[in-house]
Amino acid sequence: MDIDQYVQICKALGDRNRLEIVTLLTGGEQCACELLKRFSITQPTLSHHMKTLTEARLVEVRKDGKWSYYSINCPTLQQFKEFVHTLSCTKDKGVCVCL
Amino acid sequence: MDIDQYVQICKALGDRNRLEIVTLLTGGEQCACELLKRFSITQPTLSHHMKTLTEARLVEVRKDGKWSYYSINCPTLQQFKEFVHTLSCTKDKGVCVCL
DNA sequence: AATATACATAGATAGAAATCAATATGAGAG
DNA sequence: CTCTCATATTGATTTCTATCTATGTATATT
Repeated sequence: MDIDQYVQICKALGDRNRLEIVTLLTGGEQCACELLKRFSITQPTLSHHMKTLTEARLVEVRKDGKWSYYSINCPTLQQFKEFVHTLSCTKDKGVCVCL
Repeated sequence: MDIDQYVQICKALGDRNRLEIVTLLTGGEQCACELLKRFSITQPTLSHHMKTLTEARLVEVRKDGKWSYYSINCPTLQQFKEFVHTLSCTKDKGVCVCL
């Protein structure tokens, strides 16, 4: 996965509603109408958020009849978690050599 | 740390330049003028990005003479990593009970 | 076939964000 | 004290985003 996809994922998670949706989905699949009950947003707004999340490949859809079931995209989440895990924190001081 | 701070961190990381800055800083402290060399942005834009990152508490500043040294804020990064780590991926199917 | 439900898309709008040029601030160097 | 370099701030502009209402589409029920 390249850096732009990580950027896209972070952007998708950088919204209060979407981050809550994702944490909800970690508890298992949920259909759109169930999600809608939990947020103070309209149905089209939820639909838009879900599109953002699926385009970032962080979330998957399964259609069954008139329902859309959303769930976490495991491989993507896994890769993202590994990426974040690689971010370390070395504390040695730098030396500035600007002109 | 509450969810809004995680949102703020994700938002801060949801920009190509800032994500690259953060990955650069994982290699150790860097002064602003050094960072500036590596990106195709102007100095005010870099300054603005660094403000975004420090306001999200993901990055710290150390001032020394006329230089500003930026580095990763370890405790915040640690907490964020732990938060991301808790995001799991259960694959059991949901049942829709909407009306 | 007609109606209701679940969801998506289109279009509009208001607010946020990324960027730049210009300017201000502040800390050495001479 | 003045000049220069490093950085921050201001103000403007342009692009993106979150949200809504209105409408479309597909599935299921009667």
